[in-house]
Amino acid sequence: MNDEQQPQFESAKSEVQRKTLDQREQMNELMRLRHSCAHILATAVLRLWPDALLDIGPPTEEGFYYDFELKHRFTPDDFPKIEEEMRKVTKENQVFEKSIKTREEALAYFQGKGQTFKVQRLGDIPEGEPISFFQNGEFVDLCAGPHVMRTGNVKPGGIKLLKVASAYFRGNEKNPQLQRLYGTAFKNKEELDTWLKMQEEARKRDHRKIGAEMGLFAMDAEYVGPGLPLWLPKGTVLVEELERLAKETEFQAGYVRVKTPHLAKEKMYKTSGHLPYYAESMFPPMEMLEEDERQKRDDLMERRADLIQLAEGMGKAIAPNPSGYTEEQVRRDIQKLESEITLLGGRYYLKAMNCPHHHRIFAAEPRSYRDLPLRLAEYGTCYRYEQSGELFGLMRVRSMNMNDAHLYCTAEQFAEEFRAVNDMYLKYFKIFGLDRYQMRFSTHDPLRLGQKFVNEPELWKKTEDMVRQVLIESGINYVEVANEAAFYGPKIDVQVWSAIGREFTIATNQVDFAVPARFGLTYRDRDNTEKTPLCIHRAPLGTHERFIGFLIEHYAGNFPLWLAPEQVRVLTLNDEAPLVEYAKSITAELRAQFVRVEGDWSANPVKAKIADAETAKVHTMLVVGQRDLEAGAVSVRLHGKGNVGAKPRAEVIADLLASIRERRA
RNA sequence: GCCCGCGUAGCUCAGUUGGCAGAGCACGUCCUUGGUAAGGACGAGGUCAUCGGUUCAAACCCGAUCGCGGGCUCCA
Repeated sequence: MNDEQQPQFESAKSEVQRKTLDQREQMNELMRLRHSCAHILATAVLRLWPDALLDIGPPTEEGFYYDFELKHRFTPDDFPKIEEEMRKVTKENQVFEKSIKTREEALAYFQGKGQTFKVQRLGDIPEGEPISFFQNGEFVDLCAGPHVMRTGNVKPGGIKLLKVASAYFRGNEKNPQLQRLYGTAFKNKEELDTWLKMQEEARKRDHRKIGAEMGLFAMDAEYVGPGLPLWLPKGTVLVEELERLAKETEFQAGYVRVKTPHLAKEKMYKTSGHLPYYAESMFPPMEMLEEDERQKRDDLMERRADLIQLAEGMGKAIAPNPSGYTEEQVRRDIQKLESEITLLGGRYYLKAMNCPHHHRIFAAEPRSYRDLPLRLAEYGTCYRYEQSGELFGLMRVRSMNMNDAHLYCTAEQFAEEFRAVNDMYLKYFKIFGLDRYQMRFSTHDPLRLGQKFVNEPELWKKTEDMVRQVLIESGINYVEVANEAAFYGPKIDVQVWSAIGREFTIATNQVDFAVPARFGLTYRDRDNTEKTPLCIHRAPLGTHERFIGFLIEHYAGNFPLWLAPEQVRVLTLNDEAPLVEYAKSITAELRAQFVRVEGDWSANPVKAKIADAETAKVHTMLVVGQRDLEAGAVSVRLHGKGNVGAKPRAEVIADLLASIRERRA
């Protein structure tokens, strides 16, 4: 999964697409409000710091921002001052007035003000599109709108500045960094307060915080390394329960499991095409050769490179080669050199994806159409050298366990297989109570075949049509995005929303009709010819790291019984022998049924023991005292829900086992 | 990788102008025998991220490095 290559000819990183005029028309009320707030922010900043240079200020999902270049470094201490100035602007109730200028007028205006970023932005506006300006009070901005009518439409209590950060001009790391002021705005103070509360809740649910509190995972940057999480015993329970779920689900869907090493030789990633384009994201290779052998290999590599160049020249040359060295001979010599290099071996890479290993498993035995579809599944551990600034708790790490599988199938089988994969996603969503999700269907751009996308126009069309049809027939909520496919085929990114409404990209599902061919994978078809299979890469649970990070927030650490690290704790009222014996027998019975149960029969007050268990987010507490002992009962208390009363011991145990077995929410 | 901010006990954080290293929680020992969210006493726990500099004296000032956080870029 996600072994997407960096596109070969994509040098400039694209920034957020300019909105079309149609899209602007459709901007809703809240977006207009926020966009207007960006202008109000710029108005206020210019009043306080007249020498600020402006870039742009769009609305966002969460609010709005404006980018500035300014000697003064904004800090949160500036916020009250800026907010007050913004409130003044709203009270002045300035009209947002639109005007059209010619390109020359606009250019002269910004050059006159020394607003160099604006001058560059002017160049982004396509010829023929009107160059519109909006003015409120003394502030004039290049802007396509739309806005609210007057600054007074923005309620002063509904605005809040949130943070200051830095951002590259046009999102390109080669450009200067600007100071970005983030803010948000709502119709009124009540809506703002609701949103702020939600943010507060999200902070409380931060998986790094809960992960540390519950003892799920630890980061040890000093000894292990940044981005390399250690799973503690309680977190490992989550890992293994998810693995069990995936293994059962995949077994039922006809997958077979494989296991592959964590590294492979350089040749593997040359063949797959990941080197050199993906090399930056991989850990540097392990060099196995001694000094003299290394020299020998480098010489061979150099000779090979020369020959490749020669061969390319011969391919194009019109005149015959005077030396009599034919292209065929050159190619044979290149192959000879390559096998010598391979023989020397030398470099190993930690795997950044599992597909090449799975491809070699496909290649390990002769395959017939009768063997297809072949569904190879593995919880594969991959390593990616993510840039240090990208690391983020469990959400972005350098070592990861993927719920990976590769499905090899014929073109005829493709739609059915793809549908089954989608059904599996839906099944998982149900188990985890994810009622809000969306699939992003990324397709190719015919204009960039042979560049960003492999040059197989018919296969693109065919697979995209099949994928689209499956999505429509399954009634799945999806959006289609052009020009974002992987280089080897269309893909689907799965976005889910947590219980508190935060969006996560959790998984991808990709079609691959290119890489199997690079590995020379074939099967013998009914008509006795060799054919290349299609491959579906899929990982419905993504990586353990990210998925568990998501679940921690989704459940706020209050996992359903089947997932809970500590499912049950038996608490005694005192430490007298008969009571402790009773509690121990309950614990032993549950443990025999593989329930994760602990006992607390210390002499501490029961209130304190309950507080301990609640803090540890134990799912079910069984409190036993003399009364329960005599009745053969237990008093059940559920985490966060309180005492639910005494019930017969056998009934309680049966309920627990059923809830776990059925993976109840 | 880049910009900005931050590194004090396992955790959350105090620490005045540079002048003896602190609290709560957690942990250990002892006491407490109690019915649904916190009983008490005592104890242990530190190279103030690391390295270097300034100073009679550095947690505090300066520099570098490492790490973490907020963003950008990238992405499962």
